Amino acid sequence: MRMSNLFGRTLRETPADAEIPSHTLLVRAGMIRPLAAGVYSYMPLGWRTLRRIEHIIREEMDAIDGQEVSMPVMHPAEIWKETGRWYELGPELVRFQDRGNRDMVLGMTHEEVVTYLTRQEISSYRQMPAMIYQFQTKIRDEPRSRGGLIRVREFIMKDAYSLDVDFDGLDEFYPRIYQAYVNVFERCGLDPLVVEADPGMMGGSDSHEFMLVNENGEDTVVVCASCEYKANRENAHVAWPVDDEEMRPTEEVSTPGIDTIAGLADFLDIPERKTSKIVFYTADGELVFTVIRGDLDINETKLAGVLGTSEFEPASEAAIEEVGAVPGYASPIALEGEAKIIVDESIPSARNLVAGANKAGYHLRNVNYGRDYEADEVVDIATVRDGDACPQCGDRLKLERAIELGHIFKLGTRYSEPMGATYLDADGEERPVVMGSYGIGLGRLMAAIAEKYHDEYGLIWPPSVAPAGVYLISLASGDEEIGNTAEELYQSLRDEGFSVLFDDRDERAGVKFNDADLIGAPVRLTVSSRAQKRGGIEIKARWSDASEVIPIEDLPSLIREYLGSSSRFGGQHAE
RNA sequence: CGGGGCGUAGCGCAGUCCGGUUCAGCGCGCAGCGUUUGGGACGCUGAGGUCCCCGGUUCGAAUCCGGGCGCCCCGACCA
Repeated sequence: MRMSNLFGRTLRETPADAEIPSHTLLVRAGMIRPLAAGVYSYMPLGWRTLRRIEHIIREEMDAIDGQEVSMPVMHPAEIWKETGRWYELGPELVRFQDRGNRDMVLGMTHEEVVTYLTRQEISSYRQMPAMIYQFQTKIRDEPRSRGGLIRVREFIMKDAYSLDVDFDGLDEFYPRIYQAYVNVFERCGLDPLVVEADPGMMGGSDSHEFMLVNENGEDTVVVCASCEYKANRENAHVAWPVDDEEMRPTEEVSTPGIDTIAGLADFLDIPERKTSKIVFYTADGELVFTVIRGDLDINETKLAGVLGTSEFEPASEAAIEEVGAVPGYASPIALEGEAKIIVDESIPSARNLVAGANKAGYHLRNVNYGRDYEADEVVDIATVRDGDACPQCGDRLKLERAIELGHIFKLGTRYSEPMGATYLDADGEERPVVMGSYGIGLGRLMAAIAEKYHDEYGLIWPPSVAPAGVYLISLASGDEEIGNTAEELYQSLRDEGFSVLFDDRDERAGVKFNDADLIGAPVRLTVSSRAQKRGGIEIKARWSDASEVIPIEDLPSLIREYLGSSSRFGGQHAE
């Protein structure tokens, strides 16, 4: 590809709306262009890298007997109604009606389509196990896109689906896809942590996320400072300290006008963790009381798991008062109406907390769970904080931002049962297909690589995914012989099988060197009279400051050596 | 959905507070000519604008007021 002819250009200045390195550099290098919030075009160079990432993934999927397919982006709503997600999902699922007023959706994932196909194609245990996968555009109207390609509303995902006769089959396949994911990321130069994750809207049992620790990540992982414990913040646990105080008698205390935890702790001169608070929700028309230590926050993702629905909202004051509770002074003790009481695990092990008295202007001292009130459920619904105690070893937990590169799920029969995707086993018995679902976001993966491999001048692509292996600069400046040498070299390098970006533009040297650095191809070659006088062509690796001049016939082998330096693009904290 | 910021030429910005002869400006980029040629050259000439949109106030609006839209950031949320 010739730079003189490249569609799109490099930018000298950083775009005003980009802040993180992957975003600014991918835009400046002319690899991507924004179209709308969280919607991007891939320019020729960006698309090349994306295609190379795709190729790596394809190889790894094929290596575990994946069969590539392509499923539609536009789906009839019926199949989404069959699984119930048409009703469960909010506006992130894009819906519309076609000209015949039929409900349609734009696929945010393809479980429904896969299950539909399975229902049609799979009828016997002899047809399984099987795994299909595709590279397909997903549409998700996210509440907030962010960080360039890190979180977008339209993106290409590799999604794979496994079909097994039973859970044993799924358990057997799962480690294989897990290893394939490790291979993919390693080949891209990344070393994500693998954490247990919340299956969320996907349903199912086991689920793992591949998380690349990075300050610009869209997600948060919890990592123990000393042991192996690590988890997504959405389902990380904490070991709460066990309080050994004696239970003291409950006493009412006047707290006029004090209706916040901070105010209460201040007024009574106690730490916030010696208080408890109530957060009210309405879920499916039912009032839910959640009780948690005053210094902690409810994690609504965990709560959604407990409630079995993500459709809940803070309760209205009227609903709260209906059960005899007083907002600001609410207490789980002595409620009059119907309300489900869910207590966080931080509560039972704490002693003598201050809680509301269900009476305006009053609180109760020395409230103890078990003695003074009981819950319908005691569960973990707290948001983990930096410094909380590790549930495995008790040491400190650290919160780290991370980029979710991939997510794998054991779906089980979450989709096959409601959609009736069944087969006959060897005994003639009808059984639901056992499924798994496995995703990698390609653009996000590209952004993650850019986040990890760049410097102040530009991108530094690992050879495995670089938009070109070689950036060939011609510094002819009117010297016809130099120009011809460069042209010939361009041709011969391509004949050798290298992908070459040939900077044949009529630009000054500085412009070309800077663009070479920006775009970040692994090898830079310079044809110039200066190099020629020293006997050849200058060669330099993008990641090094050193360059050397070597005879033209020695180039191929040295380029191959540079392009083979994949060990340079591994990780320091490998799994 | 809460909080904050921004919207003026392809890109980056000034002008907005205090309305009017610095009000259509600057830098980069772009086109032509000449000089230059190993780390983002220089000179001359030139093209390029619904000042985000709609409405209002005013003799007069990029500038003030009202409404809307779009984009970015933090949080909530999120396979």
